[in-house]
Amino acid sequence: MDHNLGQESVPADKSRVLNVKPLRTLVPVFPSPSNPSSSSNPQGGAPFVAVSPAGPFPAGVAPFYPFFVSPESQRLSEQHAPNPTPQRATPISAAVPINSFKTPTAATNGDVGSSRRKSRGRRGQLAEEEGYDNTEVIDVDAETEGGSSKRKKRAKGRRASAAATDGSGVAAVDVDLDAVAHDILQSINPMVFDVINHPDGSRDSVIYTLMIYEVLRRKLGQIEESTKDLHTGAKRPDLKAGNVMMTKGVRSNSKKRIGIVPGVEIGDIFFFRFEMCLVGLHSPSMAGIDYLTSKASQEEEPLAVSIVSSGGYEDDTGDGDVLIYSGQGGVNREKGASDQKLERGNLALEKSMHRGNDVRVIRGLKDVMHPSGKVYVYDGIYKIQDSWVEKAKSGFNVFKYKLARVRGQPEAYTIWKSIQQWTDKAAPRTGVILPDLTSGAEKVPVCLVNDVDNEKGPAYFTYIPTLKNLRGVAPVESSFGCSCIGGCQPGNRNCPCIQKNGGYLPYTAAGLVADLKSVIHECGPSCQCPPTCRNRISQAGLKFRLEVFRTSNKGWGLRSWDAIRAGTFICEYAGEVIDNARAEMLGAENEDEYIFDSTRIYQQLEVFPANIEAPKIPSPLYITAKNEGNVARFMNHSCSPNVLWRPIVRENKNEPDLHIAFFAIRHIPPMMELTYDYGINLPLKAGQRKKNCLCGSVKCRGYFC
DNA sequence: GATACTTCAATGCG
DNA sequence: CCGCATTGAAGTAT
Repeated sequence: MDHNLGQESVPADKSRVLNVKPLRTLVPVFPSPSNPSSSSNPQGGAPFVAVSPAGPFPAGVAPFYPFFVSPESQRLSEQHAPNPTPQRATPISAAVPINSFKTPTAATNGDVGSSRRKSRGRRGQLAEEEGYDNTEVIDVDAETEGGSSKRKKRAKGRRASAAATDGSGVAAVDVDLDAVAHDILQSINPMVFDVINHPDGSRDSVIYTLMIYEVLRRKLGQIEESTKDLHTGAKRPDLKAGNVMMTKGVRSNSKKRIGIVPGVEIGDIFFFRFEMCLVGLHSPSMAGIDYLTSKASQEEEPLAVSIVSSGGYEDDTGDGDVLIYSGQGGVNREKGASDQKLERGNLALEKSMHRGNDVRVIRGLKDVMHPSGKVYVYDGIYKIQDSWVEKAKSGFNVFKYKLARVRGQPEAYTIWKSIQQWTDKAAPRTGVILPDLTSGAEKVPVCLVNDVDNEKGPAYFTYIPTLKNLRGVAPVESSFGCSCIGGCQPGNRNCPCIQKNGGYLPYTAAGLVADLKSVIHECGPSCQCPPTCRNRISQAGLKFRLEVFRTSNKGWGLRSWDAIRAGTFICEYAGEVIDNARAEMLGAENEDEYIFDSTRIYQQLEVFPANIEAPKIPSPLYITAKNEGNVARFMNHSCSPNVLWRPIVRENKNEPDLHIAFFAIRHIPPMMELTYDYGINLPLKAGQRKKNCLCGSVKCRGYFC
């Protein structure tokens, strides 16, 4: 019956289409071990507990993100937490059997390879015991160990071959991208797979999944662009990385579900469709409507679960709480335009409207920092209020669906709209104390804002955009730089700067760090390449419209009006370089809150054990930003940071040229506070006090130094 | 189960 | 800067 309906062209008589069975009890359409009734959910949505331990958020307050939950962190916070934050039940422990989260014992230190193998075996066993779908168990060797169902993709053979383009007679180099991907997956902390490999996602699993995807994507892109030759056509590292993740099962929430997706928070942003696919937010790789088929939903009707509105059709984005969404179809690349039909996604939306189902909405926007790309904003749960058919500009029938945002959810898309208004001067930014605290020292203004209390501003300091007084730093190896007149080009094996970075440019074409290795070698004063060279990213100054703002309990903090992609350079740590003795003295007396100390111990990037230790810096570096500094001096500490630092060495003949650069660890939505891990100074210096940490993260160590 | 089809991508070129 | 062709991969439909 439905089948027949689906075959019809757009009916003039809509009542026929809408002849839907009466609303029945909403049976969960996804497997859930518990809580089969959704009646307790005030929003009438899926019977999943709210994901965020901190929620619900009051209107107008952006959710606080870094709620990592992992066995490891649980343990840590239980042991240390001197300023106990209220212990909240985590969604994980509530939703799944405890024994599925046995903490890996041998896995966290020592030989990565052997612990991996052990861990993998244990996981396979675990999966059987728990009755999990074994195909979801992450096994990085899945392909090579011979899954016959994978042969189709395998046969394509991802291989980038590099001919010697520089005439130096170097033989062609073959790089097997699958092998590269495999190596990267092998280098991941096995604990991470234990978190990811679970039917229900968590904040951790989502963040880990996205982090791994980014590393894969950037690395594959870096290799491919440096080995370009016979390869024609579009390079799509986003698809390659995504496909690897899919085939290896490195993904979260692989079971499609209606309503909230555990671990994905409203306001989360994405830069590729595949990212949303991998975390279970929106599974089609291209299509705009995601839906459960009648078979999958165990119902007689398909039901919509999520939509992406990003300009592919003539949508009306409404006032921020309403969206007029166009149905799919009616466009065929060969046959041209036609009437849309009530089938597939359109049918699912129609049914969902009558059921009153939750529909997730993702809004795609042009990324102002990279106009060629898009940014996708997860805007939470909407309900379909109305549907109709209208004539599009093409003259053919198009389905339209009116969706209204469910009230009481954290702000997401409306933040973007507000910022746009500030940009257009259509509305003023409230609470501005200073329009530009850099006094023009940066290319973009950095405003000082307080809409929290009566503080008029931070203590006086002089704004300087970069490091000064480099005495105190031991000279680094002298270097004569490169002679890449038009800028260093990927694949140029003769460029000494590229050689110092292991044969690749350290930055992608989009300007992201391709790799999280410990030291980045940039071109410098002794290079002949222009300032626009891709290997001078940290020298271009601020790009983001940052603001220094008053936090509720941590003094002043730093955040950005612009979304920041994972891997993007944000700023350096400017200030005055001091020697160890002076740093010790100032630090010991807790006189200087603005010391950067490269020797502190950091817990960086637990996903990649090789990068956990502090970066290998050529020589210790101590910077004070108390009297002179830049925006970095306002970045607060967090035990679950969204920013990290890396040392950068710039090619310079005689002078030391070492800088501290901050990069985004993950995508950071606008107006979210930027934080990094200050690290721990051990042993404590005489007289030095630990400072209570107020980061609020589940992984909070309780203090920093 | 294999295969075809659909699809609000993402790139790079002109 | 934008229009266009090109290449693509998951999931659904057949």
